[in-house]
Amino acid sequence: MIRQTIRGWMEQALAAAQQAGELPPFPTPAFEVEIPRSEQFGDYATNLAMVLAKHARRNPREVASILQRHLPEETDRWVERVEIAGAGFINFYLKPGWAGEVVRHILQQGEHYGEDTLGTGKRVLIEFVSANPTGPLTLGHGRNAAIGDTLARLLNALGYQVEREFYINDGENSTQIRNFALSVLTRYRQLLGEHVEMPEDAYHGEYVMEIAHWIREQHGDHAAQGEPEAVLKRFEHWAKQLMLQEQERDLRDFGVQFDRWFSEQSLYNSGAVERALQRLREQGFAYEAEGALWLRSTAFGDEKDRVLVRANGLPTYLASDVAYHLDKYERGYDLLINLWGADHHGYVARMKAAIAAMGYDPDRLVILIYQLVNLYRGTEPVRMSKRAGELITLREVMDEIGVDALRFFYLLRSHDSPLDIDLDLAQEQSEKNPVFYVQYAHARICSIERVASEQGVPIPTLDEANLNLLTHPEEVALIKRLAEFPEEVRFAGLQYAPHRLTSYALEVARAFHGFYTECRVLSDDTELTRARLLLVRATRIVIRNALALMGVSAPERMEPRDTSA
RNA sequence: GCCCCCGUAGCUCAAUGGAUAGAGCAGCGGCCUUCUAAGCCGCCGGUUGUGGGUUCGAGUCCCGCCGGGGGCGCCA
Repeated sequence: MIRQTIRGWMEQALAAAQQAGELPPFPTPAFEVEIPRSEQFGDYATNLAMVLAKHARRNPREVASILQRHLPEETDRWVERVEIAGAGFINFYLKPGWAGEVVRHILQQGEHYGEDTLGTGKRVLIEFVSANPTGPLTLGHGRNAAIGDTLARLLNALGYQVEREFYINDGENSTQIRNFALSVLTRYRQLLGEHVEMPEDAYHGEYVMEIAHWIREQHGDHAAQGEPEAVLKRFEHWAKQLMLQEQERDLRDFGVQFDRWFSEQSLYNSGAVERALQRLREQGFAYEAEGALWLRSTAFGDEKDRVLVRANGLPTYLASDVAYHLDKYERGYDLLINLWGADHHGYVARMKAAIAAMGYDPDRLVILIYQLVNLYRGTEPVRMSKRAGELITLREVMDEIGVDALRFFYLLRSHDSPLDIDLDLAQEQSEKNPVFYVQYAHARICSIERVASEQGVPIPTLDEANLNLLTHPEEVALIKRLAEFPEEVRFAGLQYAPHRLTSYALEVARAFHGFYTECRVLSDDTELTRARLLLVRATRIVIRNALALMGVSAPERMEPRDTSA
């Protein structure tokens, strides 16, 4: 909020300097307003003069002094002094009252503090998870869900109209689906005592057997009788439905709700796939060779052309995915976001090529690739047995460490960095566990407010407190952090970097714990107590809002561990 | 071989082309008659893999090399 104000002043100063003919006219370049690393450089600083120096072909410090002369008069209300330092930084030293203004602003904004309107009127579609209905959601899908959902919450906070969509890979003719159905059918027959071998590339997971059991309970012992292809279709339908329901339940329990579940098969049923292929043919980017239909993706930088329809007449996954994306583009979003696992990154070039081939702008689609997740207990890796087809499921980990801890851990690292989750650490109740560290800060604040209430000390209104009393270094440090929140939300959203939220929340918690140790809130000094109660309330709002963006709860109470035992 | 991601403190990772590269963990040393010690403070720790280049300024951008991971299917 202060950043924005200073940004505004700088833009005014530049315009004024240009008006006066002291700087050549050109549009305002991208520049930064930041909290300097060291306090000796003031409370805020901007690099505008250095950025301008390039365009104006002038010495940065000279440009800085021109800008300084043209700062608007309003500056005096907030700023103690302005200095030009280093290579051309303009440093602002704020008057003591600014800190109180920040607290006031946060309290007035409440749960809206951190929001922005920059995305107002723009529609975003974020497609994520999009798992095959051939098994339970895995640990990796959980990372996808956590990143995607948090990104959706972030963009929503920035004013975008966001839709969450899950693409169900339920194509009836897909090789995976058929393998899966055949695996279930085989297990079912084995249950009935038949000596049948599992097929090549079968799904070996324990859950396949469970589905077979379920089918036997629901549909009896004669479900596999009849014309073979019809039987397979029947099993496919049951198994798919079951898996889909389980995935939906897992996601709901994980705190993720989709606006739309989009079926791949529906694209075949409606003729959308055929239309998309037709469009590619018309544009001249689909051709027949070796009995198959190919996408000329090399025309758009892909390494090789890709098969759309196999020689056996069955379309590939790419064919329906092209139709799906055509549908998305026709729905007219301003921005499309896809979240894919690292194992799909090779697919990006052909997807974008297909979009370009159909005449749409591939840059409107942002594909985020996230890296693998590894699980540990302490330093011991938790191995998954690939041979047995058992992957670690989202459900298992969610049940073991809880939704809050898991979501927070998923967001701890940048999406393009591999992630290690330590199950022991995630459950540890200490400052080493980042999620507890943050939640504990919130609970501590609530505890202070409870004690205040018990002592008959009310939370004052803004008019009843003198916020200018908040001058202790720990108070100022905390308030600076709180003031950064809107900027953090904007950055995390626009850079598709939800992990920034965890870093930020940890910084606020650290600043609060530091304040807590040095500054007593409830004291004999009534005036100071009132001001600090408001500061603490503002901190609570920021922590709560930050956690809410991550889908993590902000508990009001975390009981102290019983140390007598 | 080609493509993508990564390489920063002993370990796990931050860092929007800006000032003296920051946290946590591990290690060492301190702090509870007071609102939750589930906390705080201090010390130790770096040639940002490497060689060039662009720039007033590079962990960040470009090129080469080395190392790790992933991908390279008429699977999804």
